[in-house]
Amino acid sequence: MAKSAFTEVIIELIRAIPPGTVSTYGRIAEMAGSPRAARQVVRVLHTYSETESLPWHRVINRDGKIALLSSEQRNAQRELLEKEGVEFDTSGRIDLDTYLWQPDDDWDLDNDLTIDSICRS
DNA sequence: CACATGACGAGGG
DNA sequence: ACCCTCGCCATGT
Repeated sequence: MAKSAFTEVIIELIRAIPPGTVSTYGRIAEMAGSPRAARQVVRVLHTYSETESLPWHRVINRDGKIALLSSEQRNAQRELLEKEGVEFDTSGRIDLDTYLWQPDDDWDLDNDLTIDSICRS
């Protein structure tokens, strides 16, 4: 099936999260233009993490916690983040004030998409 | 068209 | 801060 524009935008936003930073499901949904569609971000991660090589580990929940279900997966995600320099507190939380991705003022999704499509062609 | 899905989020106790 | 309930919504079937 063809990906919807909405799905494409979510994919690009996840791709844009720089190493060593994180974002949240709700934040990505908001940036994609649908503030209450956090669960769609979950769906995209489920569906495209592998096929689109997404940095899935950089997406956490609004509490700054890893949201995966199994402990094996949680450990894997934590290791990937720690490898990028992201720190966890004693209760396994990430300080969002420190690590939440804050796009630069000149960061622009359309421009990013353009650059990406140029590289792809 | 009806219904299920889901790594969520806000709010209240 | 933790726990629970309920609302959410693009997609797939």
